[in-house]
Amino acid sequence: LKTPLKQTATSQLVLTERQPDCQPLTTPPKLKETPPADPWTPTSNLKMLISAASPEIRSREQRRQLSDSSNEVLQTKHCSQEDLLGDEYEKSQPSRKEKSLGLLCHKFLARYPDYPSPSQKSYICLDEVTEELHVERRRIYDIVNVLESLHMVSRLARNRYVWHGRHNLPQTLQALKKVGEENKYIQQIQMIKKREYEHEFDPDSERNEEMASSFGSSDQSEMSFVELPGVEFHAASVNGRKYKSLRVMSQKFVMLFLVSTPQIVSLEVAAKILIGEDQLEDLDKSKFKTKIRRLYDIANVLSSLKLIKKVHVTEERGRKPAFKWTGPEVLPNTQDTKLEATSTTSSPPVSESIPSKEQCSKALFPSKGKQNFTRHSSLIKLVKSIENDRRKIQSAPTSPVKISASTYQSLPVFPNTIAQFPAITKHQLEGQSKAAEEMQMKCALSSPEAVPKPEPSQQPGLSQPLGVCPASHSSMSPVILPHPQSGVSYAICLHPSQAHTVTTYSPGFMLQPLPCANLTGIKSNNSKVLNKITTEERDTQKGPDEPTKSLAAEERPETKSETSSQRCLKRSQALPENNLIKRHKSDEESLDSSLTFFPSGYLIPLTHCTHGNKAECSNKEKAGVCSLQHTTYSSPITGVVPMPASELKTVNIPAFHITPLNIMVSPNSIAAAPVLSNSCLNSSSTSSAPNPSSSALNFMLQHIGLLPAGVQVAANPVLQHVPVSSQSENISHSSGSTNVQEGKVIEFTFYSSINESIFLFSLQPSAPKEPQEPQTVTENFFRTPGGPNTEPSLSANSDGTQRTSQEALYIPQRKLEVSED
DNA sequence: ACGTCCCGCCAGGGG
DNA sequence: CCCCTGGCGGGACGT
Repeated sequence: LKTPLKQTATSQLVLTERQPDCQPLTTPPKLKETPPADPWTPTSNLKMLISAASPEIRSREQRRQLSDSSNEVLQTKHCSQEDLLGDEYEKSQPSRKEKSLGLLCHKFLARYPDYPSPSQKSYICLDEVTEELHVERRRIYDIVNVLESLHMVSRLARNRYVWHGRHNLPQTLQALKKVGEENKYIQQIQMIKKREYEHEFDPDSERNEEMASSFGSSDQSEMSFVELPGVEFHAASVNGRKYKSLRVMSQKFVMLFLVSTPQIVSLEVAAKILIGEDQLEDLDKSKFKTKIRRLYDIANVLSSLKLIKKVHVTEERGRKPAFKWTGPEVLPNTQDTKLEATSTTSSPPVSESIPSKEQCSKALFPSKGKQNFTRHSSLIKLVKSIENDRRKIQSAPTSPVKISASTYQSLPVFPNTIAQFPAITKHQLEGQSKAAEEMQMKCALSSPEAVPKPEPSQQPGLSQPLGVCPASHSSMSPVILPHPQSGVSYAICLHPSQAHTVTTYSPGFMLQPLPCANLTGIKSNNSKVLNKITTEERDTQKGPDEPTKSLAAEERPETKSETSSQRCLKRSQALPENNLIKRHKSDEESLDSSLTFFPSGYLIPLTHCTHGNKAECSNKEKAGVCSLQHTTYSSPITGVVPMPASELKTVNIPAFHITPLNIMVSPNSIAAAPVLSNSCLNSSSTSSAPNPSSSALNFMLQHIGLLPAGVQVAANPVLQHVPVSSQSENISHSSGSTNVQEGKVIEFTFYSSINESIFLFSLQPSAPKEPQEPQTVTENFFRTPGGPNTEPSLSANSDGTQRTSQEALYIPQRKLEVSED
């Protein structure tokens, strides 16, 4: 033992003198005394050591120490307490948690401003930090390393770092996302998932890993640290060697989030990917374990940064730890921000290797800038208002903003907002609307009363393919609400305004709802079959947590004026069938018709087909298509690719043609059909069962009144044999589940005997409530049709051709829940 | 029993 | 050569 000596020395002295029988070292059990955030005393180490002793000794020690040490009131207090209740004492001792890296990180971060004034750089002296925080140096390295990976700090020299705060975060994330895309993490994730399933099926086949591993190895980006222009890695020396593991790992970890559509990454998957990348998958158990351990470290600090949070993914196999991205939305921005990736290996700079979506976008929209906004009037307003703010901010006398490298044009003040706005254009145009969606949500937040009401005006957007319903499709997010009593989980799609976090989910089974149908209370009552879903969990709110703070304030009310979803609505409203809703209503016992509701979402399992991924876009000539096809909404985890917004406006499906109804179904889902049946057969339980999608869809349509009761549609040709006659065959029941609180939310559910899932639909009152963190989220899991032939080869495709191939064909198979901790 | 992850040994390498 | 860095994994703690 060397390093620790200097600190330990004194304590050891004290310790020994009082406690000869002290044992060597194991993880020192808790120590005494509540650790006030800051008031660490020089004796803290001593305390630690003491704590190693038995409780009695410890307490005795405590008392003694108390008497002679003029330490602090806290201790005194402590002791007195302890005199009374020995147990209580135990509790007050810092538990393991209180020494967690996460907490430490918090302390660390508390020392520096999130957005330090660019003028005055704050430096970090490890020695100081170490001392003040009373931690081993080693721990600080962990923190600093991941901060470094995010360019929140950069190393100057030994023992010395500069604090950048979150200024660079947007750029960093952007860069990471880009690299992540280039690394084809999506595919890798899918691959891993798939392998998992295959294992389930025949556990014997251990060796067919090579496939994946080979593909993994083909990945040329090994150990590269993504840098930003302004924040080069100093100490080239350090940079040059292997001492980057944690940093790189951290970056990659983040990349996984940014690239995934449900921005959830399980540790397991992350670890596998991180391992698989360098080593060709030597399924080394210990290595895996170690990786996981590291990931926990990283995750802890990322959590402290509020970039991610822990959740649990529950699937049939059990509960797996995972993390969910809670950081800022990342925009595939094109800003001329060039990133460079320095690599330790022989890999070339990643940045220029692949002309990605960026180029595609550029090609598509050569005139980057506001013009892009012209497509969406609401966006224009938004932009203007933002720009306004921006100007104000910049011209503010107090903020002579001047960023060193000048590489970053983004405003230091409200990076989030600003960062988002360029995104909107592209995102939207690319069929991604997350940003916009988020905006919407924020708006809703800032002014809850102002409810986006459907208003029948004419739709300019109709003529414009991309502008029509940008956000709507993604606005439906499935959430699973575990039902305490029944043990069943319910899937629910929430309106974005209801659940911010879920909005990023792009359900594999998606159906374009009528976003803002103005319904009057709808309720069904066969509640016997279905348990009523209580959404009590909603109240486990995160409260004033994240989004509210700076965001709401900056948002402009105008934005909400015309949401794309409303437009969609208009279309749908124009349809005669629409009043079927009312008919339906009469069928069911009406309830509380005074309230105005709009469907918050539907959840319908539709099969989807993954089409070309970003990676496939690598070819320049495909640029245009590429951006349209961008699969931002694809779920790497599930392998599902919801349709891009560009496809939303029309429904042109052979077997399922309901265009006028504004039901949006990805054309791709049809392509999936053939294979679908295949996988159906392969799959265990659902083998001969008809595809739930169509029946579910039918049900839904009818239920909602989009489809005449008698009519049935088949979601896909292959499944047409599905008993159309009575939906009850597959969809056993629907029921109205009452809504709990304040009767403001009406939910109804239906049960699909096919996949044994219960879907819950809810109609939310117009006035959006405070967005709630969903407890759980469902997501379909898809399995590829087994067989080596159908095995999607993720590696190939060098030609950059669009591959709307089998790899996309999955079958909804299982449920996955993500739950908060 | 398992998920988390603290703790600190010790190898590398910079100064 | 000292000591900063940081990979790494045992095993403690929490549930």
